[in-house]
Amino acid sequence: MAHCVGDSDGSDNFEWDSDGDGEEAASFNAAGASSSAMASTNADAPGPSTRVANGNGKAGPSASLVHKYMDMGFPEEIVLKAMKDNGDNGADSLVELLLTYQELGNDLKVDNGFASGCVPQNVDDSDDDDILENWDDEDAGGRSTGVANSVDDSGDEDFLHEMSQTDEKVYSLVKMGFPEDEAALAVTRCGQDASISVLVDSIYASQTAGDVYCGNLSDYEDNSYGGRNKGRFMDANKKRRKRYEGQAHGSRGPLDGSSDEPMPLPHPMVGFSLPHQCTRPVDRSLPSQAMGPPYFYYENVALAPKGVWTTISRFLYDIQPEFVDSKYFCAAARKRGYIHNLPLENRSPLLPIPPKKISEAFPHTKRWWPSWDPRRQFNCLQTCVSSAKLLERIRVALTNSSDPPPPRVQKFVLEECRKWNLAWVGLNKVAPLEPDEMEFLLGFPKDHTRGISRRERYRSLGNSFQVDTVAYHLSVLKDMYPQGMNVLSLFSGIGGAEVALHRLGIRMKTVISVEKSEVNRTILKSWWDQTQTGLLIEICDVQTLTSERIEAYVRRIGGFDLVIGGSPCNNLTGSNRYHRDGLEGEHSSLFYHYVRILDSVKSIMERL
DNA sequence: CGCAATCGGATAACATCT
DNA sequence: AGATGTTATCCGATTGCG
Repeated sequence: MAHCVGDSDGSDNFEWDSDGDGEEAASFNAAGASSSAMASTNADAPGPSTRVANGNGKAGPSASLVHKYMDMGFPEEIVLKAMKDNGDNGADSLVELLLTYQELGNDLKVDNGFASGCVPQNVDDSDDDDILENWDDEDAGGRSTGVANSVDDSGDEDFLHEMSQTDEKVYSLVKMGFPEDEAALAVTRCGQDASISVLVDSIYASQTAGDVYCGNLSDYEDNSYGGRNKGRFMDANKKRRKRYEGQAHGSRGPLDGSSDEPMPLPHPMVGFSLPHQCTRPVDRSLPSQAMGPPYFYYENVALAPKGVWTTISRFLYDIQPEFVDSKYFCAAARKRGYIHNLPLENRSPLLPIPPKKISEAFPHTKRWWPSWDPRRQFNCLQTCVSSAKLLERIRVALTNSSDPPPPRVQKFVLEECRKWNLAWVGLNKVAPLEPDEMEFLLGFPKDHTRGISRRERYRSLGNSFQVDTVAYHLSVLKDMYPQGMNVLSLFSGIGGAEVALHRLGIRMKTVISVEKSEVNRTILKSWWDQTQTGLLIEICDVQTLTSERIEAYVRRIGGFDLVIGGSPCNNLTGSNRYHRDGLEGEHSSLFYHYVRILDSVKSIMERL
C-alpha cells in the first residue's frame, strides 16, 4: 500500500486556491439570500422569457449588499461586476463568483461587451482568463441559491423541456453577441442538445467572411476554437444528436423516464467483475466519443424509478451501467449503478480486504446477537437513524417475552432491525450504528467525519461512496497515471473518491471539488491537508462552474484525467418517493450539471 | 397482494446565541 | 426574552420480488 504521500512536488506555489471561503460563504448565506429581494422574483416563472426580462431589466444591486461584500474584503468594482454577472443566482453563487474573480486575477472591466481579453497560455500569468459573460449559462438564470428547501428550480426544469432549452441556448448566444436569427438557426441545425461551444462553432462555420461580430469572435477563435477542429466538432455533434434523437427526444415531456423501457438490474448485482473471482469481465464496448481521457465515473442509486437509468445512460453515451451491491465488498449492502468509461481489465481490490460479515466487522456485538436474527450483513447505510423511542419499544418487548421470543415479537423486532440497520449491543438491546462504525464500513479512515454534529455525520456518510467498491473500479488508473492525476470531483461529499484514489496509492496533483455542504467541504479539506501534497480547490455552487471557468482550470493544470461524481439523489429513490420525480426533481437535476460539465470538459480538452 | 427496501422531509421540541 | 439554529419524532410512497 505504498503511496506517494510523502513526495514533494514543489509545484504548489501558485496560490489560486482560495480556500477558507467556506465559512464566509455560508455565514453570509442566509443574510444575503433573505435580504435579496430579487431572489424570489421569479420563483414560479416557468419560462425563459421571464428570465430574460429579469436578467436584463434588473435594477442595480442594492447599496447595502454591495457594502456587505466590500466588508468581506472584496473591492467595490469586483462586487459590482460579480453582482451583475450573478444576476438572480443568490448569495451563495455570488460569493463563489467573487472568489472566482479574485482567484483568477481578473481585471474585471465593467464593460458588458463580449470579453475581449486574450488568453495567455502561461500558467503563472495572473491575468489570463476573462470571464466570458453567460458563456454556458443555459441554466444560470432565475435561480435562487439552495439555502431554503423550496428553491426555485425553474432553470433546471427548463433544461428538461426542449422548447425552453432551445430558448435558453438562443438567449445565451444572443448575450454573447450573435444575432438572434443566427443563434436560432444554429440551434435548429445542431439540435437543442448541442453544447454552446458546438453551437458557436456551427455559427462560425456557417459564416464565410466579414462577419458583423468579427471582432469578438475572432478573439475567441484565436484563443480557443482553432478552425482546424471544426470538422471534428460537427461530427461529434451529429453523433450526439443521433444518440439523443433516437429516443423520442422531441416528444417527451419531463425526463422522468416514465416513458422509457426499464433497465433490468442484474442478479446477483456484482457489476462487471468482482475481486478474486475467475469470471472474466463482461465485454462492454464504448462508443468512440466516450473514450477517455478524460475518464469519467458517475454514480447513482441502482433502485431508481422505472426508466431513469435508461435516461441516464442515454445522456452518458449509452454506456451500459455497472450495477454493484457493495455487500460484496463490505458488511453493508449498497446498491448502486456506475456509468464510467474506465478499462475493465486488471482491476485490483483495495487492501486490506474488509470483513463482509457483521460478526467479523464488529466482533463485540457477537455475544449479544440472538440466534433468531439471521442477518449477517447490514442493509444500506442511511442518512437517518432510528429514534430512541423505537429502541426502547424493542427492548421492552423483548424483556417481556420468553427467551426465544414468540414469532410475533421476533417478526416485529427483525422488521425494525432491518429497516433501521440496528445492531445488538446488549441484552435485548439494539442500537443504530455509530458514525465511526459507518466510516469503517464505508472504507473511510477512522474519525474522518469527526468534529461535526452527529446528525450531519450520519447524513454525510449515508450519502457517500463505499470506498472499496469505487476503488476497485478506479484501480485500473494506478498504472496509467504513475505521475498522478488531475481530478474534477463533482458532488464530492466527504471525499469518497479522493479517499479511494489515495488508498489506491494514486497521487492527486490537483483536485477541483464541487460540494455544496460546508461541513463536507471542511471534512475533505482537513483530510486533504493531512494526507495530500497536491492542490485542492473547493467550489460550493455547481452553477458557478461554467465552461469558461472549466477552461481556465484546464489551461492551468493541463486537463482533467478523471471526472468523478455521484449526484445526490433525493427524490430518486428510497424513503422519500413521496415527492419523487425522477430526473426532473430539483436535486436530481444535478445529474444534468454532471452531464453539462463533463461535456464541457471533453470539448475543451479536445480543443486545447 | 403482502412485504421488504430505501442516499428524506415537515414540524415540534430543545439548545444556543444575541 | 426573543430570534435563530439544531436535534428528535413521526411521517410517508413507490417499486420489485415472491
